[in-house]
Amino acid sequence: MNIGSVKYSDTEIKIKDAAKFLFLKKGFSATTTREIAKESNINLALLNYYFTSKRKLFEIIMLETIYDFISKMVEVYNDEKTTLEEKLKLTSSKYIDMMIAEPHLPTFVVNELKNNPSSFLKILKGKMIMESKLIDQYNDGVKKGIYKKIEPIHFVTNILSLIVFPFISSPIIIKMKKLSGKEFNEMMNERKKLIPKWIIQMIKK
Amino acid sequence: MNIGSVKYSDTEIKIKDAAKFLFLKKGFSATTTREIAKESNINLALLNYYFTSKRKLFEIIMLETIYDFISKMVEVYNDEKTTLEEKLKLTSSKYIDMMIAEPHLPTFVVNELKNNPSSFLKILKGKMIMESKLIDQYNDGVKKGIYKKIEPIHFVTNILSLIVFPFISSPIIIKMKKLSGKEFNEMMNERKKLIPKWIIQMIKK
DNA sequence: TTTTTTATTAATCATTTGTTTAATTCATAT
DNA sequence: ATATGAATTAAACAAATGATTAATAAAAAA
Repeated sequence: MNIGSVKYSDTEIKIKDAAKFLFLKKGFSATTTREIAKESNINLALLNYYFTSKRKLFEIIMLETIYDFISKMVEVYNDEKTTLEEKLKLTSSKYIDMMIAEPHLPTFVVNELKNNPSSFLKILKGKMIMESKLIDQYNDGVKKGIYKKIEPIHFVTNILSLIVFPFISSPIIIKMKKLSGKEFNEMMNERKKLIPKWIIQMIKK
Repeated sequence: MNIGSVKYSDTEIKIKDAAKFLFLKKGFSATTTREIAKESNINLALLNYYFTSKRKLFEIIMLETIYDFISKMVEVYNDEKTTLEEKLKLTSSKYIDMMIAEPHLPTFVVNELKNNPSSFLKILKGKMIMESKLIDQYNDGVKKGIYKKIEPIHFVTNILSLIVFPFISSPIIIKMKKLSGKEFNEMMNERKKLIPKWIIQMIKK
């Protein structure tokens, strides 16, 4: 989705789609401008005509992609109407669906955040996770004596770890258990229900 | 460490060390042969003289690195003398130390496994995780009614997720909590003790 | 010491790659 | 219909890059 309200022409969209596909799959350095041109059926020069440089094009795609990725989490975590347990279920479900649809997404995000953490900072500004409703609800649970007291950052880290890491390490899992791609996805779908339970068990007294 | 018993000359070691440093940090495509030559203080031509090509050099380093990474897990998981809980503590401790020392390691491993899963297959052969002592001990616990019955693959996946993912996503965590690098490492050190507890809570009835 | 093999170097090659140019086509407004 | 600006194209450029060559230095063998 666009950040701000930039409107792109058909050609620009073709270029962006092809570039996103290739950047997610192979990363910045391994993707060539000629590949992008071929994949999007446009003339090579149009890439620079519309986006100035490969690097600029990459940054637009990276920002949009990471924005989507983070937003999905922030929206759920700040919902006033849902309980903590519902938030866990929603996050698991949404993220697992998203990553089944786009398996290269999580690896791309973590790679690019590692190379370019500053642009991520801008995005996250105002989109606080550590001051979200989820954290409030967890802290309330601690006060009421329902939940164990651990640093909220560990709590958030654990949720993300259990949801995202299996996709990043899918080749390891597939090899260990000799799974097909389909079976791997089934396993991930199982986790939608399991992860919220595990998280609750981890924090419950 | 070497796979098999290949002995390398001083020059070869200098090249390999520099190449490993750069490949871990920047990946294959973003690293140039001239950078490797400069970093290791050798003449550019020596890279091809000793290792034939950049790709060949990369594959040697990738195999050795992944071998080390997997071995560390397999050794602990197959130890006959330790209990399940001790295995959890040992794995957490060893891996967290390893990744504090080499922060680029986990991202490199997951990236390269994604790009090149076949060479990983050779390494893992005979180094079974799903038939390890750890899994036996977990299954025993299930039979005795101490542990909940879940697919062992979820059990193993969760351990790895909680240990490794925080390092892969360190920029996110650092930004969310406004941590310094030192504070991040302290947080990871805390997890050495916490992760085994969390895992036990997740499986205990 | 002399010869032969191995290691190292500077220079060069052939491609690839990001980007630009100048010409041409297309669409739109006058 | 004509003029103007935007969109598209083929060709070319310049720099970077992986790899090789041919000459030299160093080490080992004779």
